[in-house]
Amino acid sequence: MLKKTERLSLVEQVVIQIEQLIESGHWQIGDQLPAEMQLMKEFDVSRNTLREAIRALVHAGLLETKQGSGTVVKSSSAFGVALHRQVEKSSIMETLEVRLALEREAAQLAAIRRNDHDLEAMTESIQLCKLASEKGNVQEFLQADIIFHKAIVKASHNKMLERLYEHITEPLQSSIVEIMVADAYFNYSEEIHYELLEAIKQQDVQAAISYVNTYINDFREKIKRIQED
Amino acid sequence: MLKKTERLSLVEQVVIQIEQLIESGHWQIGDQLPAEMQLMKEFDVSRNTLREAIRALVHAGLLETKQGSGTVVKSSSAFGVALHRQVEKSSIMETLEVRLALEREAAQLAAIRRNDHDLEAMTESIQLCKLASEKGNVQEFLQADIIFHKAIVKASHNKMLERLYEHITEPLQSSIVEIMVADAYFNYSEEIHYELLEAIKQQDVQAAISYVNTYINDFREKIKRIQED
DNA sequence: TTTAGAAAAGTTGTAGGATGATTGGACTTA
DNA sequence: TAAGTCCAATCATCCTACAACTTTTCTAAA
Repeated sequence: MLKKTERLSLVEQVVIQIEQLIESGHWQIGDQLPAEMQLMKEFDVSRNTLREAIRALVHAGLLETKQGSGTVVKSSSAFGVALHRQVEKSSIMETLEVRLALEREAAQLAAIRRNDHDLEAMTESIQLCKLASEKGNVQEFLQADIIFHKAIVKASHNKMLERLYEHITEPLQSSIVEIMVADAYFNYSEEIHYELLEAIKQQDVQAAISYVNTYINDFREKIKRIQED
Repeated sequence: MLKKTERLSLVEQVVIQIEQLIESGHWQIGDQLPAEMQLMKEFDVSRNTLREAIRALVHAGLLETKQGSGTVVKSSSAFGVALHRQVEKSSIMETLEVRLALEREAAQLAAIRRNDHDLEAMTESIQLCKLASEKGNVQEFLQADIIFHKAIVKASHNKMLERLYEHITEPLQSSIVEIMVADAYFNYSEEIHYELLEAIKQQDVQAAISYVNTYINDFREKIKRIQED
């Protein structure tokens, strides 16, 4: 069977090049792209071709154009943007349930696969939680809390799980911070973090799952109570 | 605070209209779109504007253009395409782990929230599995099996979970069918399906989770064994 | 000097035309 | 009937022109 030739269109070639320039960090988030006229010369294509490429990336959420001003990098992950939009169309409770599913799986896998480096990262992030808690800074605590949970997910050594968790948590967090700060409700029991860490360290799968359930259920109750007020 | 004006560009307006025409089913998958010249008149925009809109949707994976032939609808969900691409970049094992996470959560929620209609749908799909199994048709069995699991996910009454499961399972299935059929390995123990259904019927959360674990672990072992050959 | 406003320069948005490349079907011919 | 040719339809790319908007620069008045 012959492989199909399938020549890429000029537009698609330019799209790929721009995507790579963003992904590689050559153009970072917030950076302004060169003007159309210059990009035309650099890619050696006509204005139409260039504009079609840019428009595709604008719709994908990687770029943003403003008439008269220019084009800036808005995101580095099309998948992240797609997931972000999906989360925004869903309720907080729905998203929390999905997050619980991922977190439970992550804890289980982490208990099996974690290495020393993973344990170290988790320990460090718990310190950050404790610090923020002592200062009474809600926003900072939630941020440190996310870092702890991301460390667990990373310890699962499943890249897909990691990406899903990352991009589902990100938009969810902003809603949560909003609610939490507005309510000024805040109490932190650090035991749960230590116990979860210990379970993963001891490779006790059942205990790890159990602590995640406890943690998320507490969290859910908290959110529900606040939302009902 | 005044609300921001933010006029949508013509291109974005056309994009939205086309997206809605696809989502509403007015243009179905496989359908051919009218030619550029006609769409220009219908949307009352210039050729450039129309082409930029179409190009954005081509890159999103909703449309596909072929020079000399025309433009056809390729998918109805940009989110599905994005997830599809992500799954393709991951290994089967990674994807199976994510699927397990979603399935476990779904079974748990289904055990709590299932209604009579959900139970009926699940029962019907088990019949299909049994039928295909008796015929010894691997492909048909796997298809019916997917329907059963989708019924569980639907019974969780969490739309986001449903969408995620749908679009992760779809590309995964084709790989699985390929492996299974090539290997000609096939044995079906129908007990597990009935037991899982019964647990959900009786709203026994723990039992439901347990059966899902059993099911997926069996499945994983099977895949692993085949891949190692 | 400061500052408000006008002018200019730069950038993206939209329009329309022209030509090339590819495809699929109609037509022709053996 | 079947193979090959031709033609019309369609998308791909390029070009020029002008409109709309933003930022910077310049100007003139307080």
